Amino acid sequence: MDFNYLAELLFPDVTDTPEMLEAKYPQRSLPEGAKVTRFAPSPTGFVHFGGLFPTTVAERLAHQSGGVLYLRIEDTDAKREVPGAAEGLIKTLATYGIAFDEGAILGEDGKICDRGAYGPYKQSTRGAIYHVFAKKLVREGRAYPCFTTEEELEELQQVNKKEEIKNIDWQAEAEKRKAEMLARREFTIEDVEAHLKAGDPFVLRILADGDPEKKVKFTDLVKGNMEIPENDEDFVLLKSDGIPTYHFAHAVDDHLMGTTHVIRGEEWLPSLAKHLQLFRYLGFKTPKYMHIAQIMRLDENGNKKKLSKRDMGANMDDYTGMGYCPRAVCEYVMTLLNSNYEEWRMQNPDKDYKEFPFNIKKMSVSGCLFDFSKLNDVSKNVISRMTADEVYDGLYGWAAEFDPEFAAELAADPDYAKAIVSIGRGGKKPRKDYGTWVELRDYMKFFYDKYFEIVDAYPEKFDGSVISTVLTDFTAGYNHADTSDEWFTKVKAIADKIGFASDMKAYKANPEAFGGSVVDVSMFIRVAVTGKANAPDLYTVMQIMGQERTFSRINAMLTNLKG
RNA sequence: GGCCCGUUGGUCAAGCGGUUAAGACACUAGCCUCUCACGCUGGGAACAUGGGUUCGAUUCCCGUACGGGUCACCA
Repeated sequence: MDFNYLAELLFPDVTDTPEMLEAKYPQRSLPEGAKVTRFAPSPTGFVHFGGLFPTTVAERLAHQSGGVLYLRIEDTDAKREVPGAAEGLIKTLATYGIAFDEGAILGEDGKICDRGAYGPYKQSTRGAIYHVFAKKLVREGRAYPCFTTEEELEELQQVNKKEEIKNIDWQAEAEKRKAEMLARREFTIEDVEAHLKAGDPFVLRILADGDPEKKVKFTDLVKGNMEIPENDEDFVLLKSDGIPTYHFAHAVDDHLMGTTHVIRGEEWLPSLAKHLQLFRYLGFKTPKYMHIAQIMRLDENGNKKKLSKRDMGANMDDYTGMGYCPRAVCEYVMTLLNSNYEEWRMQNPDKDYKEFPFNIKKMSVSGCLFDFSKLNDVSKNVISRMTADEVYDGLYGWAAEFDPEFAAELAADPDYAKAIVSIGRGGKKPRKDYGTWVELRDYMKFFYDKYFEIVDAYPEKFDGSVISTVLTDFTAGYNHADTSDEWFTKVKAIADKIGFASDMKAYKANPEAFGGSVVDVSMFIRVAVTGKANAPDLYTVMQIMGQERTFSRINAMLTNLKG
């Protein structure tokens, strides 16, 4: 067969050559060892936790090595495209520390535009480029047109992906497909001319030369050495609309754009043989590959499942609503990504996580379960290391969007809020009371009269009159200028007066001798002032609240007890 | 079902032929303490399984089981 003629028949308008493209997109001049990585999403939705994962690796690897991180939009499937998704992707990625040097970026007007010399970066606008290489493959007899329609294919295959595929006869199916494939390869130039004349659409298929009995040796930077069967499937290169499939676009783009490291989820491993074959056909140097293990979740039966977009914690945009600060999420991602990250963090509590020497060798080969309690712990640590101002800003930012009423309370007196948030902050052993802004809001609510309520009741064993006595005595002796010690001395004096132990050691030695202890006395006051049996240091709380608010609450409790 | 990847405590994981098998989270006991939180000291809890190789296997090889992924004109 005259492949040159076939190529002209199929792509009469393509006049550029691969050489011209190679010249247009020359090799990048980058320092030794610099890595070029990319994030290549299809704009079909939000950023997924499982997507942030490899992207963080790409970002670290590129920027740590003085390389380039770029964004390429893989919008080759118009049917699935969601308007505005690409813009959203860029924005949420930015909040999680992923800044692109090149590629599709958000312009001043909020619209996607290109930056960089290796564009365009939207695959839908790169049709002409793919066709140049498609023509080359046809000319070399490594790709051929297939006029079988999608409908015909579906009928033949009988495998409806939407339905339960449990009961199909895989062996028969495989044989049938093999036969089909061979049949597709049998055509003449005349057939093609006739179809073309009739205006029939076609897809371009690769002419696979692999033998699945033979294995290709391959080294994945994460998974290590492996052997995969050669590809013998004539997969589609160009869809009938002339747009490439992922496989073809991947090979052409990553080559032309100079990607050195392809970082993607391990679900791509099964199609790796196709990609290797394609790079070989095209005469491209294969990039290094890193296939990253999946993030899992536990299903109802206790089995691990790939974290999918419906799952709790999957959508990165949800984390803001849940009150997590992006830094905490990044920290958590890093702990999952590099097993020595936590150790480094303990030794370098104040450094930016981007100073951590990210190491491919420290990446996990197996998938891990998404763990909210670990995220929470990480988040508590992150927040505990913030300054009061940072905490306030984070909280306010969250509240402004998700709890405007609370935001208004905060804004009415920022200094008050900052004082609250300062409790136990700073020093070697800061408190870790909250891991999210939601938790912080609930934690500090009692400071605000608007939200104040008595949550914990007094134990029944204590008589109301005893409590009343304590409260009245307390207010009677209260001096807002007292030091913490002076304050507590007075509390202990009240305990002694009513026959409660002020010395805890004495109380523990002989509890029967007392009606209670200073613990109980404090609790009487604490519940009245905070509404809760558990709260941060009472003296500090009162100092922040001020005498007026403290007294009004105690007095309210007093009248309550009488009634 | 074919192919590919994986399997160390409940979770994340160190380990690279000889270890009392780290550490973190969670759980838990106690200490500290006016409660809580922090912190400190402890505790329970693991190498999926059967064969090899070896003086010796969690570590190397093969099988089995289990889990995951994938088998599109989706990425």
